[in-house]
Amino acid sequence: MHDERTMPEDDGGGEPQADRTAVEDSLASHLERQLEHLVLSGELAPGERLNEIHLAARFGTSRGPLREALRMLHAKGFVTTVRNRGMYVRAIGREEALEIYDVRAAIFGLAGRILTDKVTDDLLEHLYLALGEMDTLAAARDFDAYYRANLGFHEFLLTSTGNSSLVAQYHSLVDKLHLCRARSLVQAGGLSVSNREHREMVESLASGDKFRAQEAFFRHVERAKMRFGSTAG
Amino acid sequence: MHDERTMPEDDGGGEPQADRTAVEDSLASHLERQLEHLVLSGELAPGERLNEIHLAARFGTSRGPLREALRMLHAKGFVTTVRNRGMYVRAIGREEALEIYDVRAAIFGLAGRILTDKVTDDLLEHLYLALGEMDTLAAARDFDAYYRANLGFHEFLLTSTGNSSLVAQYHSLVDKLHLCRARSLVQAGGLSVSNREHREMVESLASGDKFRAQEAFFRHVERAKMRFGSTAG
DNA sequence: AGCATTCAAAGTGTCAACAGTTTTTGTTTC
DNA sequence: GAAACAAAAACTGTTGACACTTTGAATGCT
Repeated sequence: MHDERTMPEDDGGGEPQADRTAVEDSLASHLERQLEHLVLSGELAPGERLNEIHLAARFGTSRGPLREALRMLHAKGFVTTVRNRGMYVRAIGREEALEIYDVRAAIFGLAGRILTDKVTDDLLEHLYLALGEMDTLAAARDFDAYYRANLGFHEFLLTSTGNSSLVAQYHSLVDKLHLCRARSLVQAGGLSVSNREHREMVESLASGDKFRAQEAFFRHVERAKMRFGSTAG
Repeated sequence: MHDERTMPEDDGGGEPQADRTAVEDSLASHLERQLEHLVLSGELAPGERLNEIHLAARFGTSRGPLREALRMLHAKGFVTTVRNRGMYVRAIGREEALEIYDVRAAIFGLAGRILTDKVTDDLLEHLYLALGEMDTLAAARDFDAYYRANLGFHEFLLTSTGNSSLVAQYHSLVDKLHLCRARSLVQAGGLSVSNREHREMVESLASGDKFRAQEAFFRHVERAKMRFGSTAG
């Protein structure tokens, strides 16, 4: 019964246990990641009730570690708790989503501000290259590839700040926005529009004006907020 | 044995169970608050090992709820975990503290930016009143009262934005800074200095220039960061 | 039929015990 | 005396069981 953890019974097409080859991590942490993925992917929808017994059975564990995992998600703000009634996937409303967009904008703006003092030729070259690629993808209407490139572009900017707290906070906020039922896949809407904003961001970095950069980065997120607000209004 | 929760045995001068008259909350949540308080007050020092058995005995509960509480603190970033070895109070280093100051500055700057569009006569009057009080307290060298007034001043500014996500994020960051061993009680250092910065913040709000306000708020935290960095360097 | 009541089923909250790992202690050997 | 090894103590990881609460359905009454 213990060995089921490394080699769980596959009871006729079940899909628990993603890639648990290395048992370096505690079961609770593993479950947390699994659940977080299910929540963020929408497989567990916002507002949905989280039944401990069912989930424990689904992952082939007991309720103890599962509850610990749920507590972690609770602390992260992904689920809400009602005493003696259970936990529910957090459902973020329109107003709160707009609030989060603002905080995210501020943090992204900080990224721009920090980057201004860290700009190198290599960095700029990398960024201009990425802009070119994204233009190409946008022209080819390859939404999926553009989406990935866009993600990588932002990720590169964030990590280049060297501020890991900033990166973590930013990701946390982006994740929270996934808990909004009425979230719009905004990328499909403004494609080359978005890339024009990207270019303005890079150019403001190149200019060396940290206020301009901060504002460009800030507004990039604010415009995403407005696109969200108009579609989900 | 269940009743020990509402009426725990006081085994000769122990000090568990703060104010658990209303059992509205789950034991785990209650423990989390207790532990968080112990951590932030420094009674459980950064780096200290957290023994589940001892802690459970101290609070008069079993390890289950205690572990859930610790998991919440883990998710919040207050403790670190080493598999099969236990959990430790997170110890934040100088570099990470400086990073956090930057993020905090960005969020506080956002508060200033938002407030600019929400300024009313009542709000300004309240702020100028608070400035006057703090000047008085600073002149009287009443550090303790100034500290409290300062806290209330910032709290009022934050909540006046109406953005509860912003407030939550800000508090989370302030709390994390308490996990830095070498944190300086910076308030004692610059007293009227600090209040001069406060006045600049309020005046920038009154001016209606949101960029100026954002920058004033931002720099207020950045200067706190610099005071921290110079004393803890 | 409609509404209140009762009772069982389902689910969460908590605990005590067991399994496996890490740390400490005690002993032996050189 | 110091290093290597072995046994045990301490602790974490996980589980199954029990207590209490909520939910929902069946029953009885008007």
